[in-house]
Amino acid sequence: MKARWAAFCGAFMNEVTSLTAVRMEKRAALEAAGRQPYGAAFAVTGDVGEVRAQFADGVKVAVAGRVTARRDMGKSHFLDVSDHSGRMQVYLQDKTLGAEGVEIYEKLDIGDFIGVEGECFTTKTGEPSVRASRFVMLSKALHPLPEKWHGLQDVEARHRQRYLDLISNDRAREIFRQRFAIVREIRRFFEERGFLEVETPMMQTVAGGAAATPFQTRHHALGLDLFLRIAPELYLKRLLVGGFTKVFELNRNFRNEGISRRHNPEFTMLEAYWAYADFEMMAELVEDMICRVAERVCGGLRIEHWDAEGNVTRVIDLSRPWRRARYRDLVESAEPGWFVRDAEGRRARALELGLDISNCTEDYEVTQHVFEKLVEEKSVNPVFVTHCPKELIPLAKTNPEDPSVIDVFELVMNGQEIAPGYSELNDPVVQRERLLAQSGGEQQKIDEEFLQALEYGMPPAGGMGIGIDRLVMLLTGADSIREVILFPHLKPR
RNA sequence: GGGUCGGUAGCUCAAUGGUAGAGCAGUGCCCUUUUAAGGCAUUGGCUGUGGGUUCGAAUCCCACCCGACCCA
Repeated sequence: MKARWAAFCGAFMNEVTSLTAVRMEKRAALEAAGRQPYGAAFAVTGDVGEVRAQFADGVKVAVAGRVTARRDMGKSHFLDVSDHSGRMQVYLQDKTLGAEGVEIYEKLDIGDFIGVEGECFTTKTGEPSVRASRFVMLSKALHPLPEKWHGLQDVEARHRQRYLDLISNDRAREIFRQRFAIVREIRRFFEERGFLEVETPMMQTVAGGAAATPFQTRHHALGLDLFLRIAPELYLKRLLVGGFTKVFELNRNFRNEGISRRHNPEFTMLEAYWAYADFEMMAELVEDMICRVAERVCGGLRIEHWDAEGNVTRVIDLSRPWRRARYRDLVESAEPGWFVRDAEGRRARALELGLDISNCTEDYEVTQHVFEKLVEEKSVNPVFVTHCPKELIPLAKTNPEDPSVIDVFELVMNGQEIAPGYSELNDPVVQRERLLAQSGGEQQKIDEEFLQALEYGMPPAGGMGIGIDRLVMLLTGADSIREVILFPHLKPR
């Protein structure tokens, strides 16, 4: 029997088990009885959650969804019908189904999509239910669903077959619902403040605007090598040159680097530029934006992270105003005496602290390691780090009072850098020098057309960027970037 | 790349050298207001792959594959 079905089903299914074979037989039986196992349009009153919200005894409704549980009691039957918005109990009786209906019902499995028409009523245990006067098969599932109580646990399967994760794990559904609510609120926020959402090239001849390895691709007709963008920055600035005063872009960037808990090769970035503003104004803007998103999507400014056992593991307090502190002061208070030492002394101390500085050639890189390990990773509540050393950031203005630092903020919270904001460099001569220095003299890595644009004059402007995936992790308590990306990158099977 | 842990039925998990199990799902029967419905019966396994040790290996050893977590 199993071998027969394996031969018959092999072309259609990834996996043939006795369970799928049983479902294939039911599918065939439905067809033989003149019933479509895969139905057409079905007029519903609304999503399951909407029907539930409008529930009132005696009201006629039509509801559709996936059968996620089944409780048969002799000649009466209870089904749970579910979609993204919730669950609705459906009640069927053999006497209303009729002999033919009972035969169809017997071919029903957990996982199938059905449509139901009927009247709302409340059972004696108080469960809102639909007494079905009619039900139709809308889609026959050939594979069983994951276990109903524990859901799908296997991490790889949850990401590779995200649909199963969404069906069976409430937590996954909730994280993605929140993610897309966060994105929607960010767009509203910027639009209300007069920012124009724009789209700039994903494929670029020079991948600029950040220090990262790009993905390479090829335009055959033009015989041209192209790179997937690592940042939209240099194009957004061209728009400031072109006269736009407030622009933002919320879309994908690509970086050809390792994959980790915090890194996916493609990730969603928000960048915004505001003519005639500076980094202080951008800090205000970021603070406004994140607080508003938290209040509307997370129910307040206190963000709790939970472990699998339901214990609170971290509380992030977004209460305003957010702390502002100088880079140098933060390093000094985390490691007193740091700047009293000379460069040699700092290297020695870094090794004592157990830091791996083997790749650090410059003194400021050693300090940056201390900053990352002793300040950034320990900062839970938001802090705007200002007066950062100019070596770290080539695209921002030098501070007018202290030429060793630049006019930027790095927003740090949840133990990581969440958002940088700059007073954007608009002097084309200085910009060229900085880009040359950053590229190590490799002329082909410099976006000449960007520099040309700057030479026509870019207004002074504030700019900022936020990694949306990390922001969502912070706001939802997800501990891996793969929990907040629907289809994270995985090795092909 | 290094370290740690893991891979057993469709799913969630047991089984510490002696016949590979449970719950869910499935199949059959009973049951007309159930809530992880219940009762009785029952199907389902190349224990990731390949070697080795042993009278005997899911279990111990080696190599490899796949995955998770931590580190770089």
